[in-house]
Amino acid sequence: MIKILIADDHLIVREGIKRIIDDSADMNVVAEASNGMEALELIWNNKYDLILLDISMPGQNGLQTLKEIKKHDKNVPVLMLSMHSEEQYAMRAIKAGASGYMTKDTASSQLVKAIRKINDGRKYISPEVADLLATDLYHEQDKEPHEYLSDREFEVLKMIAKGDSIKIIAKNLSISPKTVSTYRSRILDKLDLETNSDIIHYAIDYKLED
Amino acid sequence: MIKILIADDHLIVREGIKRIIDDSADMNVVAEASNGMEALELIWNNKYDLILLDISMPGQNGLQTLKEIKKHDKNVPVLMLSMHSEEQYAMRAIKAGASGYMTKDTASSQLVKAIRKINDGRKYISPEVADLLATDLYHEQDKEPHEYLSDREFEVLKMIAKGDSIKIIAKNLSISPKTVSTYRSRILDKLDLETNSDIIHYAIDYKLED
DNA sequence: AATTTATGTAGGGATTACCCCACAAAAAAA
DNA sequence: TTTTTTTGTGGGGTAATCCCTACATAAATT
Repeated sequence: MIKILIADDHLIVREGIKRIIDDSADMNVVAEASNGMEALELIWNNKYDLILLDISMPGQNGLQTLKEIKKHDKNVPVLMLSMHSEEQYAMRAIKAGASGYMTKDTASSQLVKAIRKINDGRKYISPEVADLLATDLYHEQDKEPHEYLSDREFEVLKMIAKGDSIKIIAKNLSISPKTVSTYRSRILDKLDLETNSDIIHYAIDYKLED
Repeated sequence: MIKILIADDHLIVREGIKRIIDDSADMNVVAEASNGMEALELIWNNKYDLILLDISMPGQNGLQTLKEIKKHDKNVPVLMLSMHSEEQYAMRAIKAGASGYMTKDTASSQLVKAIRKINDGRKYISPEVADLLATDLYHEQDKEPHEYLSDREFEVLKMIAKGDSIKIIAKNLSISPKTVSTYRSRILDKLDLETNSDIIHYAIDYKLED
């Protein structure tokens, strides 16, 4: 009998998962937590075979909770659940030692299968996540991504973040808009971003705006 | 017997709700939809006593769906469900004719009670939402700029902030890119902004991103 | 009830931005 | 010191975006 702890802030989600799991004879939900702290306390004082952990809980960060769990017990398998397919989190979760990553719209049968597999000491990695893992390993670095930008590229990055159009930037730097477009493409490429919105968020996150 | 339709894109959530409801002798989940369009089709062809509608679904979002439902049948009671306590949406949902608004972390007993109350033709307004309604009425004067946006405009605001292109937004809302452009212009106008970058910064400042 | 304003929708036409490609000079790696 | 990569620069063509205008319906004012 696989003894499972569910940690999710939404009662209805817990309820749903619980009943799905309890329909399988070989596993059982033996404890529930509605936030990360609660989950940790339960784990410190009890022994579970597997933890189902929601990645986005209030008090923020299922990831943080995951790390704490792993600090306490390196070996307990954790299956992360997320509401949407937040790819960045999938990556980080796996790196932090999660045994698997599922979105909540996967079929119940999949959930049960994943649990069995993980309980056998294996990992449940969906093709999507596997793909992410591969591309990420390729990009291990110590420097911040934007440190790899050339001077011109960096200038353009800041101007885009400020909301300047390609045309305005070109005028300010006295170069062709075509050139600015090229810089933009290279920025997107180097920082692994896709849209101007991403650039703006990046600039804000890294406090790059003057 | 209260015949209920559930519309929610997450299978696990549907499963959870279904089992909670089916545990009550006087109500039954008789149909499920995993998106707004599906829900609408079911409603056009069948008769339900009550609709449980998730506010954030891919494609036609919950609010839009709510309005369509109300256009088809002014009297069918709709209880909106949301994952987080997205206050802006609570307000808009009630104004658009929802009979109630619950977050998914309310207790199962509350859900059942709300359903019964709504089925009696009354409204289920949680204290939190009541509070919002009240403050909304009192503070009609010092509203945030984005409170003056129409529903559609607000949707577009968030999508632009998220980095979606005009074209993508158009596709997601199933309207012409021209229309989206118009919304964008009106957003810029109402919020006194000039660029998409401004919109993104606005959304961040006012914590409008999900 | 009559009138004004807001909202949801889109077309036309001009403007821009985007993507792929190119190329020389500089810098880095072999 | 060759060879390769990065950087600064931009052209061509196409697809996307922007701005202005329009219109029917819904909502709010008078």
